[in-house]
Amino acid sequence: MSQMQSVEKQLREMILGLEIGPGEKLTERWIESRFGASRTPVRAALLRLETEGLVGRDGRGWTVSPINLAELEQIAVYREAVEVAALRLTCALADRSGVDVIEAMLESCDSNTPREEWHRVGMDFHIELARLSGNEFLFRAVRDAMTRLSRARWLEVRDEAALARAWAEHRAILAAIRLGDADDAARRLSAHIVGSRDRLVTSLANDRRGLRARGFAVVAA
Amino acid sequence: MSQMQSVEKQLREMILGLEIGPGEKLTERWIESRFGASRTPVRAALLRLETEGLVGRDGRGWTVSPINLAELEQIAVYREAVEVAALRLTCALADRSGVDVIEAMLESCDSNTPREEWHRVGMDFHIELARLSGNEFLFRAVRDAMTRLSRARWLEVRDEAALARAWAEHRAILAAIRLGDADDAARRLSAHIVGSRDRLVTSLANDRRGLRARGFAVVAA
DNA sequence: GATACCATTTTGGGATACCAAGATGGTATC
DNA sequence: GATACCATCTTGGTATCCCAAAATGGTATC
Repeated sequence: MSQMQSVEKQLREMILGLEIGPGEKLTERWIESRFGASRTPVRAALLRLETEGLVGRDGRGWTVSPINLAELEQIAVYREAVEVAALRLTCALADRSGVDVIEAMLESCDSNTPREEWHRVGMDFHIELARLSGNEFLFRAVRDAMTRLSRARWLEVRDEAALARAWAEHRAILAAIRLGDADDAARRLSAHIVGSRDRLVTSLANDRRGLRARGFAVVAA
Repeated sequence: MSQMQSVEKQLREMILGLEIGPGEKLTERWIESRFGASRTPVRAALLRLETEGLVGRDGRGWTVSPINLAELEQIAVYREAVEVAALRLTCALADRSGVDVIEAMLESCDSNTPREEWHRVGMDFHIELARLSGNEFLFRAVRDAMTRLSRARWLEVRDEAALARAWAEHRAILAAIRLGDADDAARRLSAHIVGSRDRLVTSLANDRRGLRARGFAVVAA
C-alpha cells in the first residue's frame, strides 16, 4: 500500500473515530510528523478526504469538517431518494438471496455486542442493501452518504429501545423485499430514514452544548 | 487561481472536449510540459479528476476514462432517482420562479445556435433544475452525473428532430412544475431520462466502430 | 490598557531531485 | 527468424527545498 493510501486510511479513521474532533484545524506538517510520511502523500490524502467531505479548506489551511445540522437534513433527503431507488431495483431482481447475508449481519448483534459494532452494522445495513441493487452509482452514493453521517450517528444519544426499534425496522424492510413487495419495502425504508434523521438531528441539537464542551464543532448551517 | 485549479480546469476541458480521447494514456510528465506546471499541481489535479471519474488508474499510470456503455445505463438510473427527488422538492416550494430562468435558457437556443451551446444548455437544464431544489447533495449528484455523461452525449448522433423533441420534453417538464403538478412533472422527467438513455446507448453502440476508428475507446462493460 | 505596527514564524503552494519498478528495445544465442 | 536476456529509459511515488502570504507575538505609542 502506498503512503498516500496509508495516510488517507489512518487519517479517515482518526476523523471518523473522533480522535480528531469536528472543526479541528489540521496542518500538513502535523500530519506529516504524525504518520511519518512526507508532505507529498499527505497532501494527496487530504485532497481525497476533501472530496469525501471529511476535511475542508478554511481559507488557507485544512479543517476537519464540523457536524452540520443542515447538512444532515439534506443528506437524509438524498439518501432517501437513492436508497429507495436501489431498493426497488433489488426487489425487481430474480435472485434476492443477498438479503440473507444482510439479515445474518443484523442477527450478529446482541446485548453483548460492543457499541462500535452496532454502529458499524447499522451503517453497513444500508450500504450492503444498496450494493444488492447492482448499480455502482447508487451504491457509492449510499456509502459516501453514510460515511458523512458516521460521526453524527456516533455522537447521537441512543438508548437500547431506539436501537431495538431500528433493528426491527431493518428486519421489516428485509422481510418486505423477500416477499417482493417493493412498495411496502420502499415505504418502510423511507419512514426509517426520515425517522432516523429526526431523532439524530434532535439529539444533536439538544446535546449541542455538551458536544461543544468536548471541543466538537456543531453548526446549524 | 492556483496552478492546481488551472491544470484541473484545462485538463477537464481537454477531456470533455475530446481533445484527449477516451482511453488515451496520460503521463504526468506530458501534462507537466503541456501546461507549464510542475508535477505537484499536476498530480493534485489528476487526483481530483479521478474522483470525478474522468481519469482512472491503469495499473501504474493514468488513463482517460473510456466511454462505458454499462456505466451510461447505470448513471441514467441514478440520475432518474436523484433528479426526480429534486424535482419533487422544487414542486413543493412556494417560490418556483427559478423555472423562468431555466425556461429562458432553453429559449436562447435556436437554429443558428452552435452545437456546443445546445450541448451545454441541454446539460445545464438538468443541473439548474436540480439546483432549484436547494438540496446541495442532489444538486452535486446531478452535476457530477451530467459531467460523466458529457462526452457520450457529444458523440451521440442526434438529428434536429431529436433535439426538438428533447426541448419539447424540457418545456413540458417546466410547465408541469409551474402548475405544481409534481406527479406529472416527475413522470415526464423519468420518461425523458429513460428515453434519452436508450437513444444515447443505441447511438453509441451503433457507432462503436466509427468511434474506435477515431481512437475513442468505447467499452461494453 | 488598548491599539497600531513590525519582525518572526508558520503554513500551504510549487519545483525539483531521487528512487524503485515496470516498460522498452536491442542483442546474443539457438 | 524466434526467443531469452540484459541494459536503458521512462514513469509514478516520495522526500525535500524554496517561496510568498498569512498568522503570530512582541513592542512602542497614545
